[in-house]
Amino acid sequence: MTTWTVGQVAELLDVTVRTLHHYDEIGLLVPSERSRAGYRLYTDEDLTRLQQVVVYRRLEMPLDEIATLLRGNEDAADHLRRQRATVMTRLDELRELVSAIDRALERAMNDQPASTEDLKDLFGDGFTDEYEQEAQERWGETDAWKQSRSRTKRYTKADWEQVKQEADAVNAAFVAALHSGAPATSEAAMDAAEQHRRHIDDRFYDLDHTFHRGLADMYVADPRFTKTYEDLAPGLAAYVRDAIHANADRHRE
Amino acid sequence: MTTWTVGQVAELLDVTVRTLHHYDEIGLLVPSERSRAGYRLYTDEDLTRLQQVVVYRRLEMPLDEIATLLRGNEDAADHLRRQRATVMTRLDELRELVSAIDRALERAMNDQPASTEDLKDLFGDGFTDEYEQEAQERWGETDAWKQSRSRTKRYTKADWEQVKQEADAVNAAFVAALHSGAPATSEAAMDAAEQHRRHIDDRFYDLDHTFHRGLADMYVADPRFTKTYEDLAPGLAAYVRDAIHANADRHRE
DNA sequence: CGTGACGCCTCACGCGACGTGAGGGTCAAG
DNA sequence: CTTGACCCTCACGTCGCGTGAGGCGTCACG
Repeated sequence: MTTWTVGQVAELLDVTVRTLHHYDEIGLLVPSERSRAGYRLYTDEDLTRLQQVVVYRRLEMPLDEIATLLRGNEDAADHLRRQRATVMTRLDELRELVSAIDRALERAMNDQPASTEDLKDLFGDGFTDEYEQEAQERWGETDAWKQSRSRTKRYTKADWEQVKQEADAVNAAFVAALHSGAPATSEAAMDAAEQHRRHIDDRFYDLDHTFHRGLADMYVADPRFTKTYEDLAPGLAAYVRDAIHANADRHRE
Repeated sequence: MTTWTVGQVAELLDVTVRTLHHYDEIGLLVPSERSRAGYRLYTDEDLTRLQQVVVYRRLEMPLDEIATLLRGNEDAADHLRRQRATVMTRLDELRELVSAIDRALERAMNDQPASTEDLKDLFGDGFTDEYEQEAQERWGETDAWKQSRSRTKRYTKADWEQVKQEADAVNAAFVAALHSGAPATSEAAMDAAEQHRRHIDDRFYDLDHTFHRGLADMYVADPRFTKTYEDLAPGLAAYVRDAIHANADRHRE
């Protein structure tokens, strides 16, 4: 099979048939062939072009702009590089948004009413606007949301402050150990690890050294967790993981 | 000054006047006051509500859904937490996109033409009509199985490591809940159950809470599955089943 | 007191990127 | 030769506003 019909292409690249019709109508992606019955037939080249369109669309680029870009004489790699850069920018914007939300949350926890200044500072300007796409079902059903809700619900504002302070202290201990040049197997690092374990054990759920190892590995494997540590200090995620393993080792026997 | 006009609000929160008119028209944000000349006057409370709307809009939520959410009895902090969780999910998706682009780039650099397979792997949600024998007896022709096949097919060894680690984390959560003495109906246990469901849902096949119940019952009924849980901790199989049912209950409403 | 300039008001049509039928031809399998 | 899945072309609907048009309100300046 060397060409594909609308339905096949649609499923392959996860777009609707109507979308393909639309792209044909506006000349953004006109299939190279038609069967005698008038069926649209897409070739390999058409698919490659469509793939570029799909990625650009995910990044919220208007169709006419995409058309202009694709009319240029850039090759596939050029487009991929551009797309990559765009995604990175968007990632930064989203991280900005997260920290704005965090600041707002902190304020809400302390029961301070939102002042006009705050609103402007937090959500007014600074963002180039428009981020998302898709993901309708995920709304309100995300695990992250549910867990965050059920866990934090039990805490009062004061508790939250306390927990946050403890967490900061633990992180500070890790950072201090790292910056002192001490290896992850040093006493200081292992002590920080033990502090970390007890913090979670006290505040959230029973956590023995074995499970602590699992958690440590996750800090490195899950980019979401990795990020929070890497933001504190480069190399911290791996350092924390190693320290936790070292600490678990010394607590064996 | 205790109230603001459209223009002031618009500049403060970086929206257009027309947008405020629109929100008024559809009843999403009706200003609490009007001057005798008919000018819209926004109060502090109006601004707080608008700020929530603005953030939800940045996350591409449709206006009617935002309205539903804001009609609920959640407070500002609840909304902020939900928004945070959503942004995090979105961040994950974008990171996925980056790595997909990277893989495509790597291939393009090596001058290998993009095959249909690649396109599907990288940017589509592919489908497969493969069938297996030994599992077919167990699962028959269920959609779940087909999805599992097509989803797991794309995993590399590294991916599998990751999946395995996730599974371990879920099991550890169950064990932790059990050993803490918390009942299967506790939040900790239910959260573990939800984690379990999400893990399967993400990695293998779509799994709603109803089907999750069926799976839970099988864990107890089928000695093969019972064994894997009982090996981790005595009584765990039944505990897991009860936790899953409790979790499904709370998600029914 | 008059006069702009500017901000506010209410219609009301336009637009981008499709969604969603209606009405009808095509094609492989049984 | 029927059946059902898939394809076609209109063509109107939707969502979240953008963009004037035409007119009133308010305030500083002359």
